[in-house]
Amino acid sequence: MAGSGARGPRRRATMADIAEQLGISKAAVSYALNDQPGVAADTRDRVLALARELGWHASSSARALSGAQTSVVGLVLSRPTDLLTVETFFIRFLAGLEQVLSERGFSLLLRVIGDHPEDEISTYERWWGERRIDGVILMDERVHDPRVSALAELGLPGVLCGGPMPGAELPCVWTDQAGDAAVAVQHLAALGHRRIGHVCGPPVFAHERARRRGVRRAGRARGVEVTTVEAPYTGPEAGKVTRRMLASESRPTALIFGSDTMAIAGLSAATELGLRVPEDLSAVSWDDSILTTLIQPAVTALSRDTPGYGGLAAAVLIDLIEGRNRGLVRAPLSTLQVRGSTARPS
Amino acid sequence: MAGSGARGPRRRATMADIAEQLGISKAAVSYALNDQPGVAADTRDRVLALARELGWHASSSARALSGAQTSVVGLVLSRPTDLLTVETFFIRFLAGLEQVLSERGFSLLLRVIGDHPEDEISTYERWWGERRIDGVILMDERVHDPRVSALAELGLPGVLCGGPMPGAELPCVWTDQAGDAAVAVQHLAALGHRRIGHVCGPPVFAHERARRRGVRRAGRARGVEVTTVEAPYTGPEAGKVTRRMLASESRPTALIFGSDTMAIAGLSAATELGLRVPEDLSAVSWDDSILTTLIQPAVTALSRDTPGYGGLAAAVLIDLIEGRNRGLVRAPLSTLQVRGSTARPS
DNA sequence: TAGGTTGACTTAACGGATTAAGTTCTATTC
DNA sequence: GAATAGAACTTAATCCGTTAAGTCAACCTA
Repeated sequence: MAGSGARGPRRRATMADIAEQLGISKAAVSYALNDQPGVAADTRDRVLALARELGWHASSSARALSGAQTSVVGLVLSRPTDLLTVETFFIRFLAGLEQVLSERGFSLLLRVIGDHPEDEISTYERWWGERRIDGVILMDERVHDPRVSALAELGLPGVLCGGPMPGAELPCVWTDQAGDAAVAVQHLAALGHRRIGHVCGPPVFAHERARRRGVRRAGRARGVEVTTVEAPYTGPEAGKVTRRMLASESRPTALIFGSDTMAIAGLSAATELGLRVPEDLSAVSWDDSILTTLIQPAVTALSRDTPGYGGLAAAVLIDLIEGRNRGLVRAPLSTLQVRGSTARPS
Repeated sequence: MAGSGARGPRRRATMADIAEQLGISKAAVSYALNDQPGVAADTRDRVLALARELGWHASSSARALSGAQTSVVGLVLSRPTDLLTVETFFIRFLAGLEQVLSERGFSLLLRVIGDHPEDEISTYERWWGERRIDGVILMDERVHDPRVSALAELGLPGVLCGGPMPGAELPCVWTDQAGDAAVAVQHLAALGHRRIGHVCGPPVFAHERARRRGVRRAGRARGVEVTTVEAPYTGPEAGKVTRRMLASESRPTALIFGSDTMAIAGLSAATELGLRVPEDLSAVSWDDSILTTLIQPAVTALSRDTPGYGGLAAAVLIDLIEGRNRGLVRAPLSTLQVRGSTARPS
């Protein structure tokens, strides 16, 4: 499996080597290797055989230099590193993304920038300027997101995970946050909850705003009182906010958490306050992962095929790179995984 | 911040553009941009100013083609995707790795291959053949790891996270598993535990074997009886194995888990069996993350500055690429974070 | 049999940066 | 005033694959 033959490890073969060894021209070798007309069948076979024997691969630099695309897609993760730590969302997204990329012959260039979101745009500028990438995926849409116009100015193809962007030329993979909100609120309302708390992530993120609006609207539609609090995605902060919310006079009987990590931290805080889950407090997590099933009780969660979401983003980007702008694409729907953390209020 | 000026978004500037606009040769521009002698100071300044104005970046392809390195490092993650999901280790490792890479002007090319570990070597072959990368980082050392000889055969620089590799030419970032084992066992022994269970990850991984040996040896040295069981890294499997171990006649009073995820699943299983933690069962996790502090009680864990580990691997690799083989490098030591999950047996 | 077509190639230019090897011109030195 | 050194450039080759344009022989047709 691990490379055959005892060829020297030093110099990597080039097309010129193949051409010389077979006594033909570089061009003929190129035609043969790219399955283009202009070479006889047996010549083609001899070229292919020798190329295989020499372990030849086309230099991506030379290819890119003569006009071809690089077949590389860029991704910048720009949350503080201690959040990446917990947000298993990213790695699931990444896994799905990568699968589609590799299926379609693309590679992923990754940058993790901790606490300097302004580096994101300059990273794009550099990568694009250096002809390292063919396109990028924008995660974590912000409210007035400067990245959209930056891409337009650079002429750099990209997909936005978020949107919709009315009148923008870049395709969006859009998630129906309001629909998800309705499902979660409906579940709790049907169990008999009348006061729901929403522990929401930072409102700089467009999806958090959409979720907040969605939860409020869904609550209004079902006669449920909704209280929203915002917290950074970190566990300790989510715990603190939850504690405060549960200490209030008219405390909610159910909480919706913005992520699996927040849910776990929040439930931990609730337990410390002596509340039993689900008897005294129901909880829903807005993101599912194996985490939610690891703790006791397992957490009811909106589950969204995150790898599929990443894969879809990759597919939309590759289509764009290849000239097909798919516009607004809807991400796979979430489904509610009902588990032990939700029950009727006592 | 987001790109200034109203320059056209289409064509990206080249050195030839700069040369033409200033009426000098490409070579002079190159010398100016690379801070090499051969140009007057004011010419250099004008070149630099124009380059900045045009948003010029050196084409990485052209650079690489004329012999320079690509300044890209490759990493293949080859665990089943559902494991990546939980293993927050990877993303912390990645974050640290990336920080050092970007500080030193390198980028990361990432591939996630789910369940086909044999693709890893062929990915290296392709990346190296295509001149996309300067080196790779090998994670998850296996027992007779075919990747080591594959790299040697290709002449592809790489660091091994693991080792030591006696007589091998590739540098290793080595973790003292036996030392860590001794710390964990010592902690439990000092609390009075005499029967310890070790829920170990799959023994195809070299580090799991080293840990198993380390725990056994440390137990023997302190008169502690050690039982080892192996499980895949998945939560459900770890739970199952834990349950079986705790059901036995002479059940251990303390468990050491191979990862944070396994620890959480295991503790969940113990709670289901009616065991209280830490009164009836103490638990130590061999990997720390925010996860271990999110649950109740928080889990005592061997904590190892995973981002620092990733960063070290990156530094050793870049040094190798630049011609300095650092040989066997010791990874930062783990420290035991004592939390609520360990106490003296009742 | 001249003229045209096709197949199987070869030649040469190109892309963008690097760099060895010139070429000018100015300044210094004896 | 001639020789020499050095600064400030330019020229041209190189890296490797792609591709438009050209060559040459064989085969086909009216």
